[in-house]
Parts: sequence; C-alpha cells; structure tokens
Amino acid sequence: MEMERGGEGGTGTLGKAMAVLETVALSDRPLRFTDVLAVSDQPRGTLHRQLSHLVQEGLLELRPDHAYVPGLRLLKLASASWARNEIRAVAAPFLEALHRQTGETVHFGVLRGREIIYLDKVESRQAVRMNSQIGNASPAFCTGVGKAALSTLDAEALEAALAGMEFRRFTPHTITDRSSFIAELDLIRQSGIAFDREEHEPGIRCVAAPIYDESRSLVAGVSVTGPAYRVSDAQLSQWAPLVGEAARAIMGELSARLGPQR
Amino acid sequence: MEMERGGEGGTGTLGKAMAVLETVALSDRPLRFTDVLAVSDQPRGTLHRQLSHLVQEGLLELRPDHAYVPGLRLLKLASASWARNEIRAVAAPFLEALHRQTGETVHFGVLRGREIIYLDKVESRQAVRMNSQIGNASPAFCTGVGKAALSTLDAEALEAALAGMEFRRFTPHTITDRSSFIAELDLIRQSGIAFDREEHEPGIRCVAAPIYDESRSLVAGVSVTGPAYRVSDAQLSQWAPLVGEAARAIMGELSARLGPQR
DNA sequence: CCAAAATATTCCAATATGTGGAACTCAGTT
DNA sequence: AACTGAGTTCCACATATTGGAATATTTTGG
Repeated sequence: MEMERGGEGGTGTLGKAMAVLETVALSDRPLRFTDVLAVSDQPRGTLHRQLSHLVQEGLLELRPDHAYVPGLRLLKLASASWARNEIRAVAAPFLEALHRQTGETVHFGVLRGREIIYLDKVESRQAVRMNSQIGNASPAFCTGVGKAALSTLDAEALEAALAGMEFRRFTPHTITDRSSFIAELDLIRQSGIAFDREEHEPGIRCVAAPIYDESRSLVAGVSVTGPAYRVSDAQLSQWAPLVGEAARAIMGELSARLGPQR
Repeated sequence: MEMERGGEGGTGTLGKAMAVLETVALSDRPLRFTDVLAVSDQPRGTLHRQLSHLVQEGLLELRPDHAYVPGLRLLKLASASWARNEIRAVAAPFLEALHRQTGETVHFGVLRGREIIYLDKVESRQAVRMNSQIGNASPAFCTGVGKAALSTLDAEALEAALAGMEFRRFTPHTITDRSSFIAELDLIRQSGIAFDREEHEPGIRCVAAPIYDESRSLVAGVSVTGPAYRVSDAQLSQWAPLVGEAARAIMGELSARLGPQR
C-alpha cells in the first residue's frame, strides 16, 4: 500500500508538472536546468521532459540563454481567475468604503492551508499597475488577515493548519512559538479583531477582522494597513470597529448572494 | 504514424489537462461537469478524472453546486508571472512617459499566435484595481497593438498566424477578409504605425507601433487609446510620432538590456 | 412519496504515457 | 587535444491514464 504523502505532492503526472512549474514560477530569479534539478527530486531525464512539456504548453518560457521563466499563458489564465472570482466581486465595494473611511490600504485575502492569498487590495493614490501583491501568498500566522482567518477554524481544522507550520521569524515582533500563538488566537476569537504590530514586515501595522461562512468552506479576512510611524496603536483600535463592520457586511452579502443558490 | 494535429493540442497528459483547465477558466460562466463534457472531446471517465486532478491541484475549484470555477493557485502563479516579466519591466517607464504626454490610456501587449496578450496598461486616474485587462487576450487582427505586431512578421510567420485566423466582425469597421487585411499590413509596414479606428470596440480608437527584436523572438506593440468622441483622426496622427518614438525607445532599451547577456 | 430521468462518480483491464539510468552532444576550459 | 560541466536524447520498463460500462446520486414530475 502506498503511503499517503504528508500534504501536497502528487496527482500523478499533473501534480509533478505543477510542482516543477511552481518551483520555476515562484523563484525570484530565472532558473537554468541544473538549478531546477538541484531543488527537484526528479531524475535528469524526467525533469527535462517535464520542463519541455511546460514550455510547449506556454506555461514556461525557455529563453535563449537556457533560463526558464514564467510563460504568458499563466497570465491569461490568472486574469480570468481574478476577474471571475465571485467572493472578490462581492467584497470589492466594501473594501473601497473601508478605504475611504480610513484613508489607508485595505487588504482582502482568503486562507488556503497555511497561507493567505490576497485577492484584492485598495490603496491610496498609487499609480496602480497590476499590483504584484494580488495573488501573492503570505504566511497566515504573522499577518493580520491570516490570524483573523485562523481564529475562526474549529479545533480539527486549526490542528491541520498548525501541523507543520513553521513559525519563521520575520521581525522582532513575530510570534515564533506555537503556544503563544494559540493564546493570541484565543484573544482574537474573543474580540473578533486581529492586530498585526510589525509581525510580518518591520514598520507595517494592521488591524483585521475575519470573514467566513457557517460551513467554513470560506475563510478569509479584511484588514486596514499602515506604516507604523503614521499609525499608532490607538489609531488601530479606533479603526477596529470599522473593520469588524466591513467584515460583517461582506459576510451578510455573501450569505445573501451565495447562500440561497446552492 | 500519428498525424500531427493542426496547431495546439497535446503534450501528452499535461496538454490535455491544460486544455480542460482553459475551457473552464476562460469560460464566462461556471461550468458543470456535463457542460465541460459537451465542449470537450474526452470521454466521460477521462474528463472526470482530469477535472478531479485539476481540483486537487488547486487549479480549479469545485463548488458545492457542482460548478467548476478557476482556483486560487492560478492567481498565485500569475502574479509571479507578471511581476517577473522583464519585458514588461523594461517597457514600464516608457509607457508612463507616453501616458503623461498624451493623457490617454497606454497599452502594451505581446503577440502570441493569433492573439495579443496585454502585459501592461497605464490609464488615467482610475481606481486601478488589478485591471482585468492585464493578461487578457484579444484577437490580433483587429487591435492596434495586434496589427502593429503582425506587420513585423516575415512571410512564413505571418502565414502561420493568418492560417485559420477567424476574421470575426466586432464592429462595422472590423476588417473581415484576408486580402484587405494583408493590404492593411502593407500600409502599416510602410509607415511603421497602425491605427485602429473602432475595429474592435465601438467608440474606441487607437494608434500603435510595433516592438520587436531582430530574431523576432519578441513581437509586441504599444498603443495610445481613447474614446472616439474625444479622439479625432487628426489627434491620432499627431500622436503617431510619439508612439513610434516610445516603441523605438523600448526596443533600444531591450536590446541593450537583454541583447548582450545572451 | 415514489418512479423515471438526468447527472455525477467509480471501476478496471488494456495500453498509451511517462520514467529514469545511461549514453551522447555541445560549449567553454585547462 | 583531452577535460569538465551543462544540456539533450534514447529506449526497455513500469505505471498512470484511458474509456466504456456499471453504479451512485441528485433532480424532476406524476
């Protein structure tokens, strides 16, 4: 009998191909064949064919200098994925309202395993460009949105998320042990509000609230973020009710829009 | 001996999986199993397993009402794809300059087969949001950027692009037959400038110029776009030199930045 | 409330596909 | 010219995919 692998791994061929794709696409620099080989556990011949297939499919691109970079087909797929996301569409107007009320950056992200994936971001007068943050994954345990989301999980789901969670230190304020983290979640659960006081990025503070449905098939969060020099603790606390209200409003709209039609 | 398929098709298993993924992700509404079955040429059992695998990999999501929608993993991959695109990064400052000079929306897209994939867009004071246009694919034959790009292809590559091109009518001004289109390309080749006078979207005009490298491994275009009521033909002609200059500047920078290190 | 119909899911023998160790090629060096 | 290191190709073998048909589930409507 084949042992189930620890978490992700292999939907047969596709799973392996995706693992390779992600290695290359999420790396911060172009990788050459040997670079990929070094981090992959596939044998030479196999890996080479997998990369070739990914290139043929337009998911990767092989530059003349033999470096693999993300292909254009990914963009095409992603824009569809973003544009058609109903949860994002429902939340958008509330995020904008929250931004107008606070004047600071508003984030909206969903929990996926141990990560938060940002679906939307509303920020100041920024020459927006497709913000590279959108679609980005951040660790859940040290972000406001992530902690808010985790606080809504039941014992079993939380255990699954915590299992193997790496409490990596990003800043001096990062919570780096499991028991402190569980205590923090208790606090968040009581107040319905999560704070991130420079736990993920130095100089960045935020206040967040959870968004979820009864079945916990959706676990997400919304936050207001600002630079520490401009945003005091008192300021965060003052925004808390607004953030909580936005979260409740989004939940209400979600259950109204998505609930019935099931 | 297996006959080579007409164009796209099958890198074995991965190719088929991607075809299914694209069917679902690029559809404008959630598809249920039978919907996908109807447009796919795969047998029931096969298709079902392919969809299951895509769901397991997070590329698709299966909602409780049995509808398949694009998954979050696509977003994660895409943001990397966009953020790390060197061509886009090189072009960005020139696009912004062009926007400042004209005050209208600037597009930048690359040719991929018969489509233009938009890599960037700089527009007026728009509450940007991750513009759904980015990553979008439009037909090359009826867009300014697309026609500019096609005009740089040699006979062989152009033939490949034209083969099987559907000259679908989008507006009364769309060029809908091959010979008129080839004549149009000749014109563009001579002037180095392409106009789109409401050929794709009613009420939308643009002027575009091609961007390419010697080897034609990169074929792209840049354009300035505006609403017909505000942008006259004379205005477009007046912008043409600016657009051409921007294109040349981008090409210069590209050859300087990407050329040597090959 | 229970059949009938439509839809979704599972099964499994046949086989097309992917696997991977080893051989080969093609720079760029020493 | 021999050597190193990277990339690419090969092919007997193993296995994941295939797909027709059976089964399960949900929906319809009488």
